[in-house]
Amino acid sequence: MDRKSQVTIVDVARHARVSAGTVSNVLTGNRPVAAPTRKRVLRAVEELCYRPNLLARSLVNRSSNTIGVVAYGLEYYGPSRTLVGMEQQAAELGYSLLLDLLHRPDGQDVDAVLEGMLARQVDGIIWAVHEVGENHGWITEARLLTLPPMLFLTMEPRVGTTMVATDNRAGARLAVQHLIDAGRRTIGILCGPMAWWEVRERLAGWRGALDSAGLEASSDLVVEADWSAAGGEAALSRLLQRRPDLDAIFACNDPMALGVLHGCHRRHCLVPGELSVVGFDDTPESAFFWPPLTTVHQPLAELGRAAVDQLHRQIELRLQGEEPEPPTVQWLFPSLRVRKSSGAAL
Amino acid sequence: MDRKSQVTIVDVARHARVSAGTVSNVLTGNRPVAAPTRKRVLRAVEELCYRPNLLARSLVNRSSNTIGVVAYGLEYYGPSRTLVGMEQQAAELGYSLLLDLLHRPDGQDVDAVLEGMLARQVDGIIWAVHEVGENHGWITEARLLTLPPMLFLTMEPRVGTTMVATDNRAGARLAVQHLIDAGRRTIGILCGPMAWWEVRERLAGWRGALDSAGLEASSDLVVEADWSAAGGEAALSRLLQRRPDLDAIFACNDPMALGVLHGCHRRHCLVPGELSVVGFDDTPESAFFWPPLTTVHQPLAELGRAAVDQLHRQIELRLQGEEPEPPTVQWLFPSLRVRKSSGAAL
DNA sequence: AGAATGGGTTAAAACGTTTTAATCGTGCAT
DNA sequence: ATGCACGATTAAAACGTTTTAACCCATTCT
Repeated sequence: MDRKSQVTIVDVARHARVSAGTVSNVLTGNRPVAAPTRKRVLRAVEELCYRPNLLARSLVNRSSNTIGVVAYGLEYYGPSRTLVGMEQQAAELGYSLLLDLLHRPDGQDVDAVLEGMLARQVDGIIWAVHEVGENHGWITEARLLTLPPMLFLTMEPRVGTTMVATDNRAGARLAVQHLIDAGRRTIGILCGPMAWWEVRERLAGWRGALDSAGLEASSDLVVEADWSAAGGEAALSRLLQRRPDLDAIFACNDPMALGVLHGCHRRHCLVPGELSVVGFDDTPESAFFWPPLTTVHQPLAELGRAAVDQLHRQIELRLQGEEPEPPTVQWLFPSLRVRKSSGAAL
Repeated sequence: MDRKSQVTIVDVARHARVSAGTVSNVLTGNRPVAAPTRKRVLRAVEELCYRPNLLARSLVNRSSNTIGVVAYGLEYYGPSRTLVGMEQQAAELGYSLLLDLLHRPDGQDVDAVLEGMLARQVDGIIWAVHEVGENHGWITEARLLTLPPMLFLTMEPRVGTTMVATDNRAGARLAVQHLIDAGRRTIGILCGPMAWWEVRERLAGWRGALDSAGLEASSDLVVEADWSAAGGEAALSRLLQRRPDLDAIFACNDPMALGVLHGCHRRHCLVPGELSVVGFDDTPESAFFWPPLTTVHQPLAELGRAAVDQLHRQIELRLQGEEPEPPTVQWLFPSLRVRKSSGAAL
């Protein structure tokens, strides 16, 4: 029963009194077929409930219409949002997504993951793992030659790779400039782990804005935490101890900003009266923190869509045997959502 | 170049002076092969960097080692967490995940999605779409017979289907009982959209706890919102207008609970002094709301892992041609995280 | 009339595996 | 010696597609 259940293209062919090749042609549209026979074939397909086996098709086509996605931290807001964007665009373009997660950003398992994707004949791979420490060390031009088209998300641009990322530096500048404009003068930054490239970028944006304004950007004002609200609150304590004159703080993500708000409530420090707070990410909840959080918005779904778009272009090119277009870097721009916590007029 | 790049099993065979079948045998371990030849084969594999083509293998095996996941709302906390759990367990068991998202819970596109998964020859499907309205109407015993093993998440148990879900009713009871124990007497519930099965379950739990305690559970105390913080805040207004005597509220998710907290701040209503608040989900940030939110914790990663475990069992059984085990329903149990917002002693 | 064109169709050869059935030695019991 | 079981190996047949090259049969062009 189970053996028989699969109805194949030759069943359809027989039923329509036609060859398998012809059925293929009407289904794929690869070659013209006369109207009456097409009609016969289509009816046979209908009657037998035929559904082409994509594995077999991929085998001969050498193309699986599948994109491999290697991600990390899918349980967090940014990555999951981005994945949704990828899936939408992929669906639109007729690709399926094969998902693999790294369980730590500093994965030793990248080789195994890549092997798996290759074995499954994905047409291309989106590497959606944040750059932290040396975890992108495996990316060399030589290695890339052995791989299908790759697209990288959110890493330090490297020669020979194409990537899509939001401009973290610009985002941080936006946030800090906003604080400056609101009259703040002693502006601290609450970083995520410095091993993360994005953190260093945001730090650079913070410094850039302060430098341009002639304000202090000493390491005194920099404090590091682990992305969590708890870490953020603890870091706030350290920072205030060092600099009681602090009048604003830019946190590198919303949870840490929430930790700051929490700490402020605890010590009865008024936000934004005594301390302005700005976050990064614009999680949906941030508008309902108390006070509502001013934060930097990233176009995450866009990011995902852009990623599969780019990759798709590369795949098409390779499929047609043409020269790949030169690696590109595409930057998406963040924007600022101004709310109460920064003490600016709304 | 690209054409030649794929090194096949017969290349290995030739290089090891052996037949393709033998190479297959040493690689899959399906049949014994003498030690010396095995050694030769393995060296050839090594030297040629051979990597078996899983598509071809799947074609003949009639099994792709792939699980299809159909999900909705991946951008929210619950679903993404659950997906992470699925991926972990799947990786452990040697399965890959093929991901498809519905863009609306009341999908008309279920047929297309199922077709796609079938065409790609997945070994089984996890249906991770919340039950809302009639969107599960397509599930009939007849239809299921035409499909590979299926596992459903979070829906009203149906005859003939196996599913895994958290016991929402129990979770709600936990929350409400806690409020009762803390001395509250007029306990409202802030529901998500009533079309959702989970919401109706939580509502039933709320009612059950109140009934057992002999407290009022009138529809006066029930208010509905759209899962969002904004909706939660608006619903709070409606509820307080109806019942100024309200002294506690159970919100069906954390964002709505956050909306309640926000509304309370706005109207200078003290939490938990005048109003106790409990949420549902235990999002990581909820511990840093102000005040920290008492909330119901669901074992989401567990849920995902249990789902692929169950499905895996079904797949194995069908593969061995045995009778499928009778459909089962597996309940996971939530627990309460007590924090300040409920006004209980910590 | 014969050659050339060209659209429609097909049989057969891929694609890269696994599995089946047959083959081949080799040692063991008869 | 003959026959037999047995373990290791192999050639060939799947698996379900697409594509190539050949074929047919009408037209159309010299």
